[in-house]
This record gives sequence, C-alpha cells and structure tokens, in this order.
Amino acid sequence: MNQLMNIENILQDAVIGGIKELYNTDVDSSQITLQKTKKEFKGHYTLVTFPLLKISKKNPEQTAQEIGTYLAAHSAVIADFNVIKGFLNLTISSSVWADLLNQINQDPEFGIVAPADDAPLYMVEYSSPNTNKPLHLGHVRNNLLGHSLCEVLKANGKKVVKTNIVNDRGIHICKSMLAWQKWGNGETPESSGKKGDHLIGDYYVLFDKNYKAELAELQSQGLTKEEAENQSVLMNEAREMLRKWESGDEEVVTLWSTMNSWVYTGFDETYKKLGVSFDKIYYESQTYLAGKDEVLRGLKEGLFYQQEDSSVWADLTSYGLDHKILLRSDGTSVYMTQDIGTAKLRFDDYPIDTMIYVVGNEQIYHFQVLSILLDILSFEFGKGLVHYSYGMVELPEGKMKSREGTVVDADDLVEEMVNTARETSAELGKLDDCTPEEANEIARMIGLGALKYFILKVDPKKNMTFNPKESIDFNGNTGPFIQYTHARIKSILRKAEIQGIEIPETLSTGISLSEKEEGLVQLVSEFQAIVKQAGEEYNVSLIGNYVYELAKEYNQFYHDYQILKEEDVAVRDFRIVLSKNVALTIQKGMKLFGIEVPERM
RNA sequence: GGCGCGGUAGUUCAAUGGAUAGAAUAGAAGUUUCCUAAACUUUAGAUUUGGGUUCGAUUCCCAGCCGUGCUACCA
Repeated sequence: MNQLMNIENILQDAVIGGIKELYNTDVDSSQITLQKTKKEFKGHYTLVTFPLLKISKKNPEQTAQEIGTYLAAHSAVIADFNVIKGFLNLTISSSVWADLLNQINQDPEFGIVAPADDAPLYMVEYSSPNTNKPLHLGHVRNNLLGHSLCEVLKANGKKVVKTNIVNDRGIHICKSMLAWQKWGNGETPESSGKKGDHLIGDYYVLFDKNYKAELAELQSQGLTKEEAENQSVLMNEAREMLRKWESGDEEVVTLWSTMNSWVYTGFDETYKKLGVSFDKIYYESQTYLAGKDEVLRGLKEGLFYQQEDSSVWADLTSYGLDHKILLRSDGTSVYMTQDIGTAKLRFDDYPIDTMIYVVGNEQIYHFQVLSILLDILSFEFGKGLVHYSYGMVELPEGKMKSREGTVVDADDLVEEMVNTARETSAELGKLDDCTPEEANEIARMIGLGALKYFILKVDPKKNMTFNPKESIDFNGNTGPFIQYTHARIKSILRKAEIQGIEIPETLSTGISLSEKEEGLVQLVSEFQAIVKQAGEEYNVSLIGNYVYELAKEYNQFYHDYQILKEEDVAVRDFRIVLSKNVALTIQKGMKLFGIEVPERM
C-alpha cells in the first residue's frame, strides 16, 4: 500500500473495517462521512454517524461510542476520540503527522502523479482568440483557467495536449483588412511602434466607425436600417473580400497572411506575459473545409436536410432543441461547421480520450448542439465532450461593453497591475536595496500573482467581479499575501544559514507535536488530497482557498512561535519552513497556479 | 415567450446533505510600533420568497421574485 496516501483514506478504511467487525456489514466509502473537525472541538477528523444508524441499529451516541472505542483499540493512527451528539471526533496521533511530514519532505514531487504509459489523453482547448482584436479581460480568465486546468490534469497523471483554435478567417478579419487598405497608408507594427494585435484592432474599430457613419448617412436619406445595411458600400466590399479570400485570390490572401502574422506576434507576447502556452494550434482557415465536407457527407447520408435556398440544416427537435443551420445558402460555413471540422482533424491527429473546451458559458447551447451533431455524424467522441464553461468577468464599475469602450485590454491590464505592484512596494520601502532589474522582476511577479490568484480563486462557473485594487493588497485573500509569506519564509532561511543552523533531514520519530503543528501538517496533507481530487472535479478555486489557508496558518504560527529564535529554527530545504518541529510546503501549490514566488519583495 | 445559469455579511469570495453558515475586506472599540507587516485582540453584520423530500437543507425537488446569458445565414 502506498504510504503516501492521505490520512483521510486510512481513516476511511479503518472505519469500514470497524463497521464490518462491529456490525458484520460491508459499507462502501461513499457511506462514510468524514470531515475536518470544527476548530471549537477537540480532534482532527470527524465521523458523522447519522448515515450509519441503519446499520448499527443504535442511537447516534452509542454508535459513535462503539466505533470510537473500536478504532482507538485497533487502529494505530487514532490516539484519542470523543463523542458529541452524533459526531465522533477522532484525534490522530502525533507520530502519524510526523511521519506524514517526513514523507512529504522527502518527496520532491509530492502531490504530483507521474503519467502512466496508458494514462488517458485529454485535449484542452482554451484561449480561442479572433485575429481582429487584442485579448481582453475575459480572455484572461479563459487563459488562466485553461492553463490551470491543464496543470491540474497533468499533476493527476493525465496526458494533456494544450490546444488553441484561432479564428483567423471570416468577415471580421476582412473588415480590418479593408480598413487598413483604405486608410492605413501602409502602416505596420514596425512603422507605428504598435503591437500587431492592437494595430489590427484599431483598424477593426475604424471600419466599424466608418460603417456606422455610412449607415447613418444612408438612413438620413430615407432608407430603413435593413436597406441601409444591404446597400452599404463598405460592407459589400468586405463581403467581396471574403469571397476573394475563399477563392484564393492572391492579393487578398497575401494581405491576410501579412496582417495575421502581425497579430500572432502580438498574441505571443501576451501569452508569454501571462505564462500560458500551447502544444498544438489549430487555425480555422485550415479546418473549416473539413467541416464543410462532414456536413455534406451528413446531407448525403440523409442526416441533415437542405432548404430550397440550398442552405443546409440539422433538425434537432427530437433532442428537444431547434433547427440549426450548418451551411449558409451561399454554401459558406458557419461557426458550427468549423467546430465540426476542427474536432475531426483533432481526433485524426491525436488518440484523444476526452476533449475539453474551455469556453464562456454564453456558448453552452453551442456545445450542447456540437456534441449532438458530432454524435449524429457518428464520431464516437461527440457524446463525451466536455464544455468547461465559466462566467463573465465584470468590473466594479459594471459590465464590459465593447460598444461603450469599457473593455479592459489584457496588455493594459497586465501593465497596470505591474505598475501598481511597483508603486505599492516602493512606497513601503521594500525595493530599496534592489537593483532596478530586480525591482522590475519583483513587480512583475507580484502584479501577475495578484491577477492570477484573484481570478482563479473564484468558482469558474460563477460570474465574478474583478477589482484590481483589492487583488493587489498585501493583506487578505490575495496572491501577494501568499507570495509575501513565501518571501518571509525565505528570509528566515537566509538568516538561519548565516547563523550556521543545521537543518535535519527528517524529524526524529516519536516526536511530540503541538496542536498547532499538527494542524499545519493536516493542512498540507489535505491540500495534497484536494489537488488530486481537483483533477477530477475541475475545481480550481478550491485549491486557491487552500493555498491561502496554508499561508494564513503559517502567519499565525509564526506569530505564536517567534521562530526567528535560533533554537527554534529547523528547516531543511528551500521549499519548507519549520519552527520547532514542523515543516510546511507551500511552493507546490503556488506552482499549480503559475504564480511565481519572489524570494524577497 | 422558450431554455440555461446564478442569487450567502456593506463589499469580494467559501461551505462532499451535517454541529453555532466560514474567511477576507470595509465598520466599531481597545492594545501595540516586535518580527520583511498598520500589526494584534475584541465586536457587530448574511443564506431572495413560499412550499416539499430528510433525523438534518445554503446545498436536492417544485413554484414565484430578481439578475444574467442563449434563443443569428456573427464568432
């Protein structure tokens, strides 16, 4: 048996064994309710006996008493127990915590499960930008969730392919191209000093501005809104450009590649700043035809139907859904068609066991339909696809609206966070003995740590409010608070080294831990359990709160023990901090977040 | 209209169907200037409403209210 398994599992097995012995009944682990003992009661873990009453056929107190007595007598793990109402509070013996701590300490890969050869392969799609505008705050949540999800899966022994689908074709990019052609005077990222994605985004806005002006002009001549939209010269030119692109017109395609390459350079910079990356990138320009082929095959096989205007539709009424268009009357493809094509290519490329799409919750319907369509087209992976959806990010001032210009640009946001971090640290005099380079690096880590932690600590499925100012506070449930804790730990270690304090490799066995020390080890081991569990539940925010718990406990601990005193310091390596007896690993958790941890700040 | 998602202290977030619903932050009162810290202690403050299931419901079910998203030949 793996000694590293957490104490909860050991307890669970002990309880199952005890019930078998006492009541001659087999129970499975789902019937065992074990939870952390509330801090106002004595004990570490609590068994709730109510679900077991049918088996014991006794009242809650008696049942708890019997199981407690049995466990204390038969399990080396249990040092003591007490019963309050139907709750059996179990105290784990100190030596178990000490042993656990030694195991944690000796395993540099603690909490990480290496992937087996036959481990399931997860492909995770995230980010999914359009090439007509820069990334914004919503993309930041997407990227951080997607990336964290991949890291959690990897830590749980899964094979992971991180992928991105770039929406690089369609009318939107033609709008930018057209505006650039008309009014750009050959401007390039080099000539203007603008980041490529911002440059293109500016032309997209410019198109929209002129298009709106044109519509207003036409409407003032007495046309209806619809008529104006149909007669718009600009829009018709953009449509014409899309047709040329689809037919491979050399000039248009060349312009398209040039402008997209500017955007990609810009995206790469943003991704690098955010610390996210991809193993394989798909482009819709390369997948949409495959989707079209699949739809046409479906039509031929009678799975879909065609209307008189020759548009192709799927009838999903038997699934309780509506009719869904798959090919327009002019034969061009829609979003759904492209996703079908992309899915096909992906499954041709990789032996994917589970496909996960990290996409906002406004597209729940889309992925519901995609799943059904893939299934209809007899792709076996269709049914099992996972739409990992998340809520919107709002600001304290309200919702982001592109029309009202209240969209927060990702690059601007990162810059602002880093600047705020620099200012705050400088004000507190923390950067005084740093070189400018060091100060910049520290500001970068704090700024990004604040952003990442604030976004990841919230339950993904909920809408959230991002408050830049609160996120960067050195106190409270924030990234900087955790980083700061780490920096202080490092400071202690530096001082310990200067004082020539020896760090023992392991704790001596039979050592007696204080209650608080036991609590710390408990937190560490629970954290490990949750990291593992989280891989299955995809609950990143839970991990966030536990990392915070650890940091908070450390602070309290530090306070109580005054561990700077020479004889109290007993620390082994950089990952771990100790007081008299207890070490605490926190860097692993922070790595999961991709939050970098400064050594001083 | 139909469908989906959400509704917890002033605010931002927690709570596998379990004990007195936790934190943080802002507020109030007090102690302090020691650790890489304006910190520490104390205090006040919340489950949208009405039913149901259960020994027990923030959690599950039904209905209402509020918010939000989807319901495009946009992506």
